[in-house]
Amino acid sequence: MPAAQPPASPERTRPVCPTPASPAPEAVNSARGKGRPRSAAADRAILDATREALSELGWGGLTMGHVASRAGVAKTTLYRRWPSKNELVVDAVATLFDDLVMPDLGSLRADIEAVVAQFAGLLARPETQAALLALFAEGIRDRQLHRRIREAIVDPQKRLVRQGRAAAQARGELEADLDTESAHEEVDIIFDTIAGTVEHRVLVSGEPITPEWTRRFTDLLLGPLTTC
Amino acid sequence: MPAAQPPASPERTRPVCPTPASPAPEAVNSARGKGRPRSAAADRAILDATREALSELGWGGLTMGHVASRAGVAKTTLYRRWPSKNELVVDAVATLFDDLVMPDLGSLRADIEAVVAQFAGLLARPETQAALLALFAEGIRDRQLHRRIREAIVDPQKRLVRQGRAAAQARGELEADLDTESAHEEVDIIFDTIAGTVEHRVLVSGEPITPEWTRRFTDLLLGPLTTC
DNA sequence: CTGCTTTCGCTACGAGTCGTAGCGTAACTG
DNA sequence: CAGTTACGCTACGACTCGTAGCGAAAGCAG
Repeated sequence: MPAAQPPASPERTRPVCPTPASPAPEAVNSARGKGRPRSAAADRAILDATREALSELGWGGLTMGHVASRAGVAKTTLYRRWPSKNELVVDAVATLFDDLVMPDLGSLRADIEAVVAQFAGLLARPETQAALLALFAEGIRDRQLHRRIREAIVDPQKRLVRQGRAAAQARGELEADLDTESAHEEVDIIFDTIAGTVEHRVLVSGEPITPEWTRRFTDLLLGPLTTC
Repeated sequence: MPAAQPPASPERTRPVCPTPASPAPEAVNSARGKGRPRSAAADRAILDATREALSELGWGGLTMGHVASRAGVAKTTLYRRWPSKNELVVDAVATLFDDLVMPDLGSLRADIEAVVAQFAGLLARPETQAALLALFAEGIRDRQLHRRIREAIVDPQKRLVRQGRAAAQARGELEADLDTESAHEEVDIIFDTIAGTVEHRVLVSGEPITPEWTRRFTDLLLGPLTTC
C-alpha cells in the first residue's frame, strides 16, 4: 500500500487538508486570500464521489484515480487537499454523523429508542457500512487515524449518552451521579453497549433493526437502571 | 485491487482451497492420493505467516508476496491453495475462535463473565484485532465471504449463548422458552450485545476489558433476566 | 491594467502489487 | 518403472500509488 515515497516529502508548501474536521461552511478561501482560491465545488464533488465509490467498491476497491475522475477533477487536486485515502474517507464519512441528535422525548425509554432508530438508519446506508468498518479496521494500525475517528465520530456520539442521562436525571428517572469517575465509566459502558450492539447486529449478523428489536434491546438496557 | 484478470480464469484444474473450514487434522493427502501430496508444513507456515503479517501490517499492508516469502514458500503455492486474500485470512483467523468454550461454572453470572473474559483475551491479540475488523469490512461487500465468516466465526459463538441459556434454564435461573421463535430472537439479541459491546470497547473505544468492567457489564445483562 | 500568487487539469514517471503462465524438478502412487 | 501432482523460480501485463513538471486559469494588490 505505501508504494513509493522517494525523498519522504521534503516539506509541504501549504498546510494541506484545509478541512481538519468541519471547515468554514461557505468560506471559499477564508484564511490567506492571496492566489486563486480552492474550488468549494470541487471539495463537495470529491467528498460525494468518495462516498459513492465507497459504497460501490468498498475500501479496498476505492481508488484515488477513480474518485478523481468521478468527481471530474485531476488526481493531483485530490492530493493537494488530502494527504491520503484515510483522511479523505474520514472527512467524507464524518459528516454523516452530524445528523444524530438527542431528542428528549420525555422518557428515558423513548429517548433510547429514538437514538437507536437514528443510529440504525445511518447504518442502513451502504456507504456508512463500508466506510465505518473500513475506518475502524485501519484505525487499529494507524494511531493518528484512530484519534481522528474518535474526535470526529465517537466523541460526538458519547455526548448523546451524556445528554440522555442528564435529562433522565432531571426527570428523576435516574439517580444523580455519586462521583464523576463512576459516571464517566457508566457513560462509556452504555455507549459501547448501544453502539456496539447495533453495529454488530447490522454489520456482522447482517439483520435489520426493527421496532420490535429496538423494544427488546431497550428492555435489556433499562433493566438495572430503573427501580427494581 | 482486482488488478489483472485477462481471460477470467478458464476453469480451475483442481478444487483449490483444500481447507473449506476445518480440514482433516493430520491428513496430508486424505482424499485422492495420486501425485505428490501437498505439504502440510507449508499450510501451517503460510497460515502462521499470514497471522503475523496481519498483526504487523494490517489488512491493507498484507501482501501475498510478503506472506509467501515469510513462509518460505513460492507465491504460486499460495495461489494454488487459496484463490484470494479473503479466503486465506478467514482460514488463518477462524482457528483462533476454536478455543472459545462455555464453561458451565454453576451460575449464569459466572458463565457470562467467563465467556466475556475469553472473548476479551482473544480480542486483546493484535492479529485478531486487525483480522476481525478487516474481515467484517470486506464481508460487507462480498456475500460469499460474509457467509464464510458467519459459518466459521459467528455461528460457533452463538452456540455458546444457547449452551449458557440451556444451563441456566436447567438450574432454574431462567424460565423455559415459551416458543422457539422467541427463543431464537432472544439468543440473537444477547449474542449481538455481548459480542458487539466487547468488540466496540476494545476495537473502537480502544480501552481494555478489566474484571471490574466485566462485572458492570454483566450487571447490565442480568438486569431483566433475573427475578426482580 | 499589470504583476504576483496559488490552484487547476494534464501528462509522465518510478516503485510496487496482483494473479497467471511456463519451466524444470521433487515427491509420492500404482 | 511410468504417471501424476506439487514445488520453487522467473517473467509477464495490467493496474495503483503518490509525485513532479508543465502551461493555463483565477483571483488579489498595486
